[in-house]
Amino acid sequence: MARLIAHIDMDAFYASVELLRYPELRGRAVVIGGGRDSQPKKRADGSHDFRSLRAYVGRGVVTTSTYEARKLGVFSAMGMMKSAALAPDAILLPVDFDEYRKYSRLFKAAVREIAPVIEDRGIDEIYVDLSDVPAAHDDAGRAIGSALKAAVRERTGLTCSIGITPNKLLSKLASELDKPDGLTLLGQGDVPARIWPLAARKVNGIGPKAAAKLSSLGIETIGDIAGADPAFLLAHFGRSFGAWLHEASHGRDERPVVTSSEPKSISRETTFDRDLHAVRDRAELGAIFTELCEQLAGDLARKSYAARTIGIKLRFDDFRIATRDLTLPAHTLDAREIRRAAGSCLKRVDLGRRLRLIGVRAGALARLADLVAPLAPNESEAAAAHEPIREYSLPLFDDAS
DNA sequence: TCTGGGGTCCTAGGACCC
DNA sequence: TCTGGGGTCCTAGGACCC
Repeated sequence: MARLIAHIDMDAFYASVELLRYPELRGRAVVIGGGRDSQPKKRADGSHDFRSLRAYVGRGVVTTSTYEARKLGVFSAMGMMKSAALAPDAILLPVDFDEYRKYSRLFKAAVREIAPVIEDRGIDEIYVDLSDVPAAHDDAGRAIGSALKAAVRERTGLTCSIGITPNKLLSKLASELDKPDGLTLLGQGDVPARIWPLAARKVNGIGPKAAAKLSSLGIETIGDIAGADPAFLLAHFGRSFGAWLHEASHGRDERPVVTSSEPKSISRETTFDRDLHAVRDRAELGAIFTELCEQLAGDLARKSYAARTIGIKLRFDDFRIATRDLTLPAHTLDAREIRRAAGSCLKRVDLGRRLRLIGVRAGALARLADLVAPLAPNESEAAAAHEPIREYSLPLFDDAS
């Protein structure tokens, strides 16, 4: 039986959740992003005193904007200062991830009751394998799509856009064709008419670099890729990516819907209000660095993981990025040990330029439950009879050094 | 008035072992 | 004396996604 896959994408998710909280903003240009001080003040009469974008100062970017703000040219990932120039009267709201996570759980639970095979793709989108949902085939895909939309709307008050096709690649493209509040069904036969006219950049996996290179070769649309000689694609993009471009342009994709996965890394990073210098701003930098390590240790503990690789990330004032990492003899979730490892990574970087961002990453993760604390010598022999075991070091809270 | 934070995956070279 | 492959781990960078 052919597969049937849905891609469900919540419409302007963060902004839409905020509109549930502030319905008086419906129909207005609203931008989510920036720092905590964009919290609206509550007036004595119960109404809210919203901040406008024009008052924003800082280095933040737009996380989401309402469709009204998008009409003014304000999109996700745009610098807030630039957005303020385009839409000074837009309302600015701070991000509230806890609230978005709550609605994320609600919408996923609503979908799960209809179709349980779900792949998480972040807070606001999922893939759903409908292949084994009763009556999903036989042209009933549209009915199931409508049922999914109705369920999401009932549980959250929010709209979503859905694409239903034979695979993830096509469904992702299809869900965008009729946004917002859309439902688009496509078969393989629809690829030439509906997919080929789209810009190559629309394909999940073709980013700004690949799109620019394609364009320089005279390839602008997905149809252009499909029309290109596979040997030409292989010659310019390598064996793996070239072959994938060819397959993708014909709407072919066999990737399964993956219902569970373990995290590979956990990280914390921060961009400074102003660029910092390793020598001149040493104290400030050191304090931030240590705090990031402590936050990372807290994240590991809260999620019950330990890491064997500790890495750092630096972004310089010219936007160049440097990374260094260090693999330890044993897993750890101890803040001071993480700080030590990160510090030794830092020593291997040329710190001549000023820094814009610093980050700390924990990789080579293992679940705490799969590890065991270091054993005292007299216990080692007894333990040797059991499963081979990896060690980790426990957090130490006994002194403040 | 440039450009956040949290992730995944891929490539590629060198070390080291068999 | 010269010359092999293959496999895994570690590290650095980069593209891409939400």
